[in-house]
Formats: sequence, structure tokens, C-alpha cells
Amino acid sequence: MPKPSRTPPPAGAAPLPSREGTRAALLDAATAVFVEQGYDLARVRDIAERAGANVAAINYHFGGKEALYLEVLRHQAGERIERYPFADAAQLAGAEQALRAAVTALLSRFLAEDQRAFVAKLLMRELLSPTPALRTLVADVIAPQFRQLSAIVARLLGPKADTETVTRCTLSIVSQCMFYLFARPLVEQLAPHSYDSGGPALLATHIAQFSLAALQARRRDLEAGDA
Amino acid sequence: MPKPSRTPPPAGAAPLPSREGTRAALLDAATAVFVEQGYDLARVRDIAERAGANVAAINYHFGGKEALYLEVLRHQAGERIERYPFADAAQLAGAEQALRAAVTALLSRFLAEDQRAFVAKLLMRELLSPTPALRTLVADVIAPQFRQLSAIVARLLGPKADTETVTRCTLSIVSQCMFYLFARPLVEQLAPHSYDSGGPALLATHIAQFSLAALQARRRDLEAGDA
DNA sequence: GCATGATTAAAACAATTGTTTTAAACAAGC
DNA sequence: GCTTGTTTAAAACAATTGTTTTAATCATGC
Repeated sequence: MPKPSRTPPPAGAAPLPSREGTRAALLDAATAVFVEQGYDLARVRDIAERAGANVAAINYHFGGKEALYLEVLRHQAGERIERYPFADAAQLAGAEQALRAAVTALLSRFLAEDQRAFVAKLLMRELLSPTPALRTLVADVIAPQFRQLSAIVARLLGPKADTETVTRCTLSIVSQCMFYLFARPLVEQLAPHSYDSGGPALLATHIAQFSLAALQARRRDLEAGDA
Repeated sequence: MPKPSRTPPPAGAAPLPSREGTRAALLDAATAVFVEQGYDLARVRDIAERAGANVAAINYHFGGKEALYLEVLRHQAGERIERYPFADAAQLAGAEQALRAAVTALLSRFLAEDQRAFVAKLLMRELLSPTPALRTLVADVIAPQFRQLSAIVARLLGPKADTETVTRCTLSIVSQCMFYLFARPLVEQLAPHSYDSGGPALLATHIAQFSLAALQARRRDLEAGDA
């Protein structure tokens, strides 16, 4: 029983990847589709089409949709592990400057329109519908960054601050930054120009200022023995 | 062609609702399932089963899954519109106390294990996959509460604070509270005892303290003409 | 050029899902 | 008791989705 003759590639489709490129094209396409749609709504046919490949290639190269998703997370995590957002920030002379730079870096990563935001966007979806991959993603990618920010916060709070206080203050900073990513539709409705040109810079300045003031006051309390 | 004989209700199933109660049972069941699963993963068969009704009842009473979802949102919004979380908080004598009470009320609502958290949980899912209903939900339920918190913030910041500053400070407070709802799996991994007994009260105290310090510092800046 | 393994593409499959169909059962009014 | 409209339940339907099957095509090595 001969197979039907294969169709030539359509004129307007994505260029066919070279043989060794199909897997990479699928990985890229899947990343984009998972970021846009989340795992549940992402369709293997969309991914294949976007990659210029056949839907059976997903099973061939990755074993299936779920394994492809895990590979996307692993791949994005690997891309990020090599670069910590605050590496240069930690070198700054003053702890205040370090915090400003860290907040700016964190917020700009969250609000980036390109692949810099992929991990964060995938994280948002994972948080709402966790898969087993979340634990690894947090441990390998998020926690190291969190620890770096905590170190800056600890410097600002001084030697009297216990670990819990440092952690809670760090979470207060992270939450302000992350909020503008996950709650974007809400913010756009409550404060419609927040994401306009120049908006994110203003937000970063505000978050840094708000948080620095809080940390300085907490430090004073701790040193006055009021805590 | 006679229909197959109808099966008697299974012994262990949900008690069958009275005739006038099926619609209400479906609405309650749907609320729970949409909160747990989100719209996309929620299955009409699960909802029907949970309500002790037949799957065709959803179409009969609501026209379909989507219309049921919209009705759930409308219904939950209506439940909330009649009660603002800070009504009694606004009566407190001091603005500081008002803020503390507001933060406590907001966080406890977000972290409630019962229906008090339904609107917030549905909002989290809407934010990640917006439907047209989000705009109405924000306008009718969230924005009024936001305005009340803003009024407290404005009192704390004093007359020199412009609207944008008030809004951004209010968002800084809301984001800290909301974070512990949407990012729960992350927080549980980074700060594992945050949700233990007594944890939420500690968090509320921390958020209020952190935010009050920041607002007081901002007020001083404004009044010193530094802003 | 042949053999072998890798890769691809189209068709088919199996399961799932929300919706529709249809008639039975129910409730209310006369 | 009959009629009428409402409500329900089981079966069927149609569409969708990820996966599997199968053979063609390709690439490499001898």
C-alpha cells in the first residue's frame, strides 16, 4: 500500500528547517507558543506549523507534547542559569545603588518584549498550574537570583536583621516587580499609562524608592531595639 | 423509539437537587470547579457530577460552558459588590490603623480557604488568560476596593501627593498582598513556613509595616519639597 | 550502488470534550 | 385526568487533540 505522494512545501509557509534544524526549530516554536498560550491551550499542530515541520516530528524528536514542554523549561532555565540578573549590580559600591540596579534589572526582565521575559512568563503560568517542573525551575533559576537580592537587602538592613526579616523584605520587593508582569491587564485598567514609553523606568524608580525607605526604617527600628 | 430506562440515582452521588435547585447547584459547582481548574481545564461533566445533575442541564439552564462561566463571574461579583473589604477599616480613627486593618483584610481575603477567596482566585486566572469579563470584574469589584485603599494612602501621603504617586503606592501595597496568593508555590519553596498557622498574620503585619514606613518617608520627601 | 538508520509526512487512530437530540418524567393549571 | 410547558437523562454527534502507524525520503558509510 503506497503512501500518498508528499506535498511540496507551500509557498508562504515557514522555510523548512535543514535536517539538523528541525529539532531546534520545534524547540523555538514551542517556547513561543507555550509562552503565549500556556501548556493547556498550546496545540502541537500550531507548534509544528510555526516550526515549518510536521506534527509527527514532535513525537519523533521529543516523545510528545509534555516532554517538549519540559525540554522548553529546561532549555530556558539553562539559558538563564549562566546569567544572573544582578551580577553587575552586586559590584556597585553602595548597597542603595545595588538595590536600585537590581530592581531595574528585575523589572526590565519581567517587562521585556523579547525572550528575556520567557522564563518569567513561563513561571507565571507554572505558578497558576504547577507541574513538577516548577520545583526545578525555582531551585535552579529563581532561587539563586532571590539569594542575590536577599544579600543586598541584608546589607541594607544591617547585622541585626534575622533571616526571616530579610526574606520577607526581599519578597516585598520581588512582589512589587512581579506584579507588573502577572497583573498587567489589571494595572492597565487601574492605571492606564503605566506601561507607556518611560513607564517602566518610572515604576522601577518608584519601587526602589518605596522599598529603600521601608528598609531604612526597618533598620532604624532594629538598631533602636524596637523590633 | 423509546428512550432507555433512566438509571436511579447512584447511592454515593451528591444528593439530587430539588427541581428549583438544579440551577443553583450547578452555579455553586461551577464556581468551585472554575476556581480549582480555571476555565480551560474545567469540564462540564465534572461540574454536572459535582452538582448532582446531568451534563445536559448546563446547556438547558445556562446555554453552555462559556455562559455558565460568565454567570459565575457575575454572581461572584454581585456577592462582593455589596461588601467592601475596608468599610469598617475606613471608620478607624487613624490613617495608620486604617491601613493596617485594610492590609489585614485584603490579605486574609486573598488567603482564605473558603469562598471569600473565590473572586480573587478567579481574578488570578482571568489575569493570565483574560476574557471580556475581566474588564467588568475589575470595574465593578476591584476598582471600588482599590479606590478605598487609595483614599487611605492619600491620607497618609498628605495633600502634596499627586494622583500618580498615590496610585503607585497603592499598587505597591496591593502587589505585596496579591503576591502571596498568586505566587504561593514559589513562596512555599523560597520561604517554606510562610503559610503555616500564624504565618498570614505575620505577613500582614510585615506588609503594613513595610508600606507604612515607605509612605511616611514619601510624605516627608513631598513636604520637604524633594519630590 | 546498496544497506542501514534517521527523519519526515500523511493518514489514521483513540480519546476527549462541549453540544445537541430526543423522549421520558415532572409540575402546574384547568 | 388531560394539556402544556419545564426539566431531566441518556445517547448520539461533531469537532478537536495528541499520538501512532506506515512508508517514503534522505544521509551516511562501505
